[in-house]
This record gives sequence, structure tokens and C-alpha cells, in this order.
Amino acid sequence: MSDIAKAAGVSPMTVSRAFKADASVGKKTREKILKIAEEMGYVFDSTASNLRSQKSGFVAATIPSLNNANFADTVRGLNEAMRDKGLQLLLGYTDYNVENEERLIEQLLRRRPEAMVVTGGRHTDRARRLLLNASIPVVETWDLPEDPVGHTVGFSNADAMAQLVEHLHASGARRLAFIGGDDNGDTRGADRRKGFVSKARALGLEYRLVSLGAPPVSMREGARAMAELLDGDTQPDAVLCVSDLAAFGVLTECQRRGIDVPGEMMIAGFGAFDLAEISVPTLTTIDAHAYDIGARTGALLAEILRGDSPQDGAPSIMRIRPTLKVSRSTAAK
Amino acid sequence: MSDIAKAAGVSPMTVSRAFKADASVGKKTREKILKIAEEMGYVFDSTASNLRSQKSGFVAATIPSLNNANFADTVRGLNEAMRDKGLQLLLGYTDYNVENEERLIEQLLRRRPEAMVVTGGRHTDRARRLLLNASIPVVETWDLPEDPVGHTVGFSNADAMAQLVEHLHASGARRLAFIGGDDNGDTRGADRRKGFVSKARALGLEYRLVSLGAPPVSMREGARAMAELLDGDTQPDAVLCVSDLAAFGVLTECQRRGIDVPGEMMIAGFGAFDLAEISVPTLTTIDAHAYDIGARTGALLAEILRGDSPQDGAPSIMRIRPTLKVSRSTAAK
DNA sequence: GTGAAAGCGCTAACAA
DNA sequence: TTGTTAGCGCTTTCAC
Repeated sequence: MSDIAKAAGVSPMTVSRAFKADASVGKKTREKILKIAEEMGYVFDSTASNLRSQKSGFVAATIPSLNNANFADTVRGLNEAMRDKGLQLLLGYTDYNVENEERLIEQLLRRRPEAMVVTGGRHTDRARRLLLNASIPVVETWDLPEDPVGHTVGFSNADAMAQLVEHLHASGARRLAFIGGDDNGDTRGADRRKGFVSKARALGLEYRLVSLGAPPVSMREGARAMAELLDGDTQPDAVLCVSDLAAFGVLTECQRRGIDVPGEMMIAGFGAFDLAEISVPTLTTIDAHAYDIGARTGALLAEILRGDSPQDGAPSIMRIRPTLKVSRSTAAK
Repeated sequence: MSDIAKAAGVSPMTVSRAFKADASVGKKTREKILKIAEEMGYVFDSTASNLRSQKSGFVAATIPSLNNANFADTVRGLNEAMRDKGLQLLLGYTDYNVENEERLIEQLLRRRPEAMVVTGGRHTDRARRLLLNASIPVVETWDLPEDPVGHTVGFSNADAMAQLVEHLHASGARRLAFIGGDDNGDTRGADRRKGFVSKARALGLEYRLVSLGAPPVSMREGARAMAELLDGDTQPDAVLCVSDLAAFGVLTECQRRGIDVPGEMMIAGFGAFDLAEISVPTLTTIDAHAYDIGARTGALLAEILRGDSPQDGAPSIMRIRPTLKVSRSTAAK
């Protein structure tokens, strides 16, 4: 910057101001400075700027995995909301593991993000402490934590799945199976399974649970689980899955075996992936509005960070309403 | 840090060293310092560290979109390779647009990344200049640029698609159609189309091209394009798609119309998405080894950044060999 | 609208 | 093994 200052015959301070759109610099002076900077191939060093101004321009986010269209959609929503505000997303992948999450949160906090977005409402004690101590806005997403760390943009995974069970019951299903949602990291999946179990019980329905192994859930595992189920003694008349990917795997297994869907077997998934809307038959699913979760989180943070409320007032809870999308795969007989 | 120093009765410098695993500090001193730091809820400020040491610990990467399992896989491979080296990935999304890419590259360079990974080999002139001036290692991926900016980890999209055309020809297809690959941003898609056209010509095959609109390509658009094709005058006997997602959409359209695949219509995609391996029938595709592209890029950068070769020697070109995965959807009659 | 002085929180370089 | 000094490249603050 001082090189530019010399070349332009001004002080470094004026050069600094020339780069800020809202700073008061003579129009001609600014143009001259910017021109010289471009010619010199100068690239602003935000590292130094961040240190001095104590603002990193970062919003950090942890997500379980990128290889999941739902979380990718949330990130897209978040990113679009940040971009306009001149904020940069700093992403970390937890791989569905709260210990990884703790390490990641610590690592991300070292970069002094101005806000932190986490997926899910369950964390290690130390992770909670780190988030609380950071004195920056924190948003938990994709969940409705009992004891939120800060703000919340999410929904009850259990309630959403219960809604799906009701729909299947109303469509005539009596012997249900749930595929996925083991308690090995994916707390949202586990919550969905809980919601399934309690609603199935409440309605007096027969039900079975099939495990899938460690997340992320793949289509192939869904197919394998379905094969296991079909090779067993008692056959369900409807299968609910922790995600649409597993549900599609289930559908393909039915296709391979010549089982009619929904005639002989109803299938439902979760997440409203593109796949659910185009497969033959189309899959009944729950749309959790993944993009909106990101977009609303971004809007919330933009508002908090813009407003000069360093210690934000009351933590807000934005309830997302997951939508039941009924399709061919659960059409009543 | 100076607070911790006071509490521990040492100098700030010793505290600083205590946080570096390889620095020489008395074992007891270090333990004491780390304990005090944890109690005080201190979190290391890498902003300041980065400025002073002129090392950001960032590797920046631009990708067209996260909502694409291929790029997500590449990022995963890259991220895993970085993580162990204490490097952080800084991601930007270009949305398949070189002007966006230019803006993004400039923005990312302000963070002073230690290396830069870009998707594709075509950039605006200014973007090229920025990358060249940055004097950091640059890697172009998913392509084989004619005039590389720096290192390359990729393959020829045209050649890969030509390979697929040969396979279809050998399987008995004579009237081909290619769906996707318009020249509106997705240069890799456009290259695939070029490869298709030149090989189809070379083999003396009839062919048609169907556009899809702006990327990213979705399953639905594949289905729509196929409907358009089927409603036309001349019918192909094989359809090649710019991606597996479009190919799956094509398959569903055939299913809806009762067209037998591969009996009446062969289908092939690109990318080796999970979907291709599980759909009924399974889809013939090209595996570009997306994860490996990321992993090898990461390994390359780790090596360069570890080695004290600030100005790296000869730019390396890592050719990835895309693999033809033949499946049911193109089984010979 | 512009400039001078000071310093953000850490660490390179050197000294002990 | 530990400490001292200076400074990374910006921007805050205050002065003009």
C-alpha cells in the first residue's frame, strides 16, 4: 500500500480509504489510486485489515458432509445470503461425529469468525463451552435443541417423521418398517427413528427397524437393507427411510424383485431430493426446506451483524415447517 | 497471550512457543501454559499469527457448484489431504461462470491463500493474470488446458466422451443423440459435446444434439430433453448425456413411456454417480475419479508447500484416466 | 478530503 | 530453554 501511496503521491492512509467504497476520498484521487494499484498488480491484504479492524469477514459453518444434497442446499442458501454482505463462508465437515465437530469448532474459532453456524443441536460439553465463550452469534440448524446454545433455525425431526407415519396409516399401511437412523453419529436420523417408533406405537401399528451402519446413508445400503427385510419372515407393507437416497435404493430392490410399488409395497423417504420427484414411481417424502434453512440463517446473521448489537438480545427460534410431499409411492390401494 | 504469560510467570514468547508442537519449551512449562489457557477460555488468534508469519494456512479452491456429487467428491478428497497438513480449505462457488470466477479468485487471493485450486482450464484474462501474479502454486483440475496457468490434475473431457461413443458404436448403436453441453458456462460439458460430435462423425454415425439450458444439469431437464427427442421425427437408438443425472432423467422418461432400455434405447451418462450403479437398469457411464482428482491435487500441494521451493520448479501435469463403466443400459442387442 | 501516529496479536530474529 | 525487540500491513483515532 505504501508503494502505491508513493506512486500516487499521497499517504498510505489515503490509499487505504480509496479501497473502501464509503470512505471520503476525492473522486480523482481514488481513480488514480485504483488505476495504479491495478497496474502494479496489487491485491489487497485482508489478513492485515482483519487484524487491525478486528473483523474477519468470516462466517464459519460446520456440516456433517458435503456429499449430501440437503446440506449442500443449506450451504448454498447460506452462501448466497452472505455473499451480498461481503462475508465469506468458512466450511468444516464433521463427518457426522461430535468429536470431529469439537475439533473443527475450535479450529474455526481461531480464524475469528463473526458468527458460527452448526448443524444439529447436540455437541460435546467442550464444544458448547467454546461456542458460548466465543461471544459471537451462534445458530444451530436442522434441529430444535432442548437447550439451544444461541439461535435456532430448524425443526423437529421426530415430529416430521411422525407426520409421515400418520400419512402411511391413513393410506392403509399396517405393517411398517423403518430403515436407517442408527444412533451412531447422525442424531437427526436417530430423532427421525424415534419419531417413527412413538407414532407407530401410538397408532397401534406393527413395525420393524432395520439398521444401515454408519452415515452417510447411501442408495446401495437402502437396497441392501430392503433385501434383508424381504428375505425375512414377516413382510411389511410400507417402508419408511431416513433419507430419500435409502428410499430410492429400496425402490430399486423392489424393481429387481418385481414387487409393485405402491401396490404391494409403499415407500417413503426424507429430504425431498430431486430423485424423489423424478423416479418412477415418484417417492413420497418430507421436504425440510434445506435451502430455506440456509437462507434464513444467513438473513438472521446478516441482520445481527449489520445491527450494532454486539451482544445480541434474545436468542431467536425460527421454526421451519417441513412439508409432507405425497407421491405415487404411497398411493392408497 | 500476554495475560496467560502473566498468569504463568513467563514471557509472551514462551506462551507462543507452547502452542507450537515443535517449538522448544520445557515440558512442565508447556503443560502449565496450556492448562492456564484452557481455564481462561483462550482461543489462539490465527489472524495475528498469519499476518506476522506471512502464512495463512489456507488453500483456496473454486468449484462450479457444491450441488454436484462429482465436485463434492473432489472437495472431499482435497479436504482430507489438507486436513492432516494443518491447512484449511477456503471454498468459492463460481456457478459455472468465468466472470464470477474472476471475482471469486480476486476475493480469495485477498485472504492470502498459500495455494489455489481452480476447476477447469478456461478463465478470463484478468483471472489468469491474478493467478500468475499471486506467485503461489496454482492447480487447474477437471480439464487438460492447452496453456496451463500452473499445475494440472485432470483429463480430456472430449476424449472421455469419444471413448463412450466408441463403446456405443461397438454395442450396435447407429443413431446417436447427445443431451446437454451447451456452450453457456459449463466448458467441461461443452468439451464433452465436442468429443461426441467429432467421434460420431469419424465413425460415420447419425447424430443429434439436444440442449438443456443453463447448468447445473438436473434430472428433470434430462427427462424433458428426452421427451422432446421422442416427440420428434427421427428417433435415436442411443442417448449420451453430459452427466448421469440427465441420463437418469432420460431413463425415467423411457420408463414412463414403456420404452425398453437397453432393448429399444441405450443410455449412457457421465460421472459415475451412485445413481448409475443402482438404477434399474444400471447406467453405463464414465468414471472421472472425482475423489482422486481432489486427493491427488491435495497431495501435490502438500508436497509443494512442505518442500521449501517457494517458486516451484516445473509445473506438473497429472493425467487422470477416466474409466468407462459399462452397465446394463448399453448392453448389446 | 487528507495525513501522522499508534497499534491490532502474534512471531522472526537475535540474544542470553 | 527462555526473553527482548521489532514489525507483519493494514486501520483507528485524532488532527488539520
